[in-house]
Amino acid sequence: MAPPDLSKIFDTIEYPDAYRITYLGNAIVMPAYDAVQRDFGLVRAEYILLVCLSHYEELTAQDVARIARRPRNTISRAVHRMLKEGHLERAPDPNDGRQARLRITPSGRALHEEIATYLLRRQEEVLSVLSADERRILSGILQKAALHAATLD
Amino acid sequence: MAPPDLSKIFDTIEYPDAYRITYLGNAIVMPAYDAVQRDFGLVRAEYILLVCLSHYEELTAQDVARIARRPRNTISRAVHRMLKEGHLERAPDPNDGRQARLRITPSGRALHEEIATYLLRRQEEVLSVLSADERRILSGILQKAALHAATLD
DNA sequence: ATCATAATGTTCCAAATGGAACAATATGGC
DNA sequence: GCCATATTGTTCCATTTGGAACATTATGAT
Repeated sequence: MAPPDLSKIFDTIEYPDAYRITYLGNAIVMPAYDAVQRDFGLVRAEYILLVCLSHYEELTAQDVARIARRPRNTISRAVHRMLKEGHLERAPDPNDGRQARLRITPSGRALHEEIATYLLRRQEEVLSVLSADERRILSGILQKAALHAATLD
Repeated sequence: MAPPDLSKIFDTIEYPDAYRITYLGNAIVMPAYDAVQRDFGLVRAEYILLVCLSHYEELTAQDVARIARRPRNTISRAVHRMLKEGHLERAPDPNDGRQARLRITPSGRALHEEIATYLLRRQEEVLSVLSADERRILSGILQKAALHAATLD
């Protein structure tokens, strides 16, 4: 059988923008996450946890779940593994006995910085086809839409 | 503890475009897929199979795996379930005993059309914040980048 | 023609995943 | 203050997931 044109669907799909966005997103992050798992043994939720804590001084597990839109139990598991690895510190919240404040350690931050290069490299590989102008415009529109999405639900 | 600004990370992340793209993609498809699972009992791989077969006359399981960038075994399982549900037809390839040609049935196509409205509705919800011009420009840039991504690996 | 190599679809199995229920704590109405 | 309700983090459990190995068939080099 003749191999089909793999990209025809980009034009015929009923929701082209959503399809292209998720396709692009997967094309960027999946190979990068695979490499991270291979090279560092981190699963996705663990890496997400490090990313969040690298960009906020202090968070609760619930905060991370909300920022990353992941279920709380996967974050809970990731917290335990990253605590054991020494990439995290946890302190009970003095004002609220239910929650604990999480902070990243220098070791966790170093790990995140290394991992971030994987994502950045793959991002450039995929988006390198765009001109500088296109990149700038894309960034702005994405920012606007992502901020709007963050306000939904 | 004061609730953190959930969207600060959009600006501080090391790979802002990749982050925004995956964030947007998840914000669109995850609620839609959840609703599809709830309302139709289809898991993601099954729906992806229907989408692909709705847009190509005839595909092998391997074709679907490549178009959707999913592992072959999950597609294989989805084929069996969709065959049992009558949403698919399978015929052995006369020229190649290893592969089988898949086609969608009218029932499968009707199901896909219904599901597509979920994705389309959510796409509009998330992207409605953009102007018509922005939407047009975004579409074009996404198309260019997605086509490039499809040629990688 | 023969044999090493590759491709397809499937099964097996271990791991990741997420919904639901839970205990502990906090909040708000009265 | 008291009690119903909500929130946080965790555990339990069933399902989903994907890598690896496999049988079958095709391809290509000689």
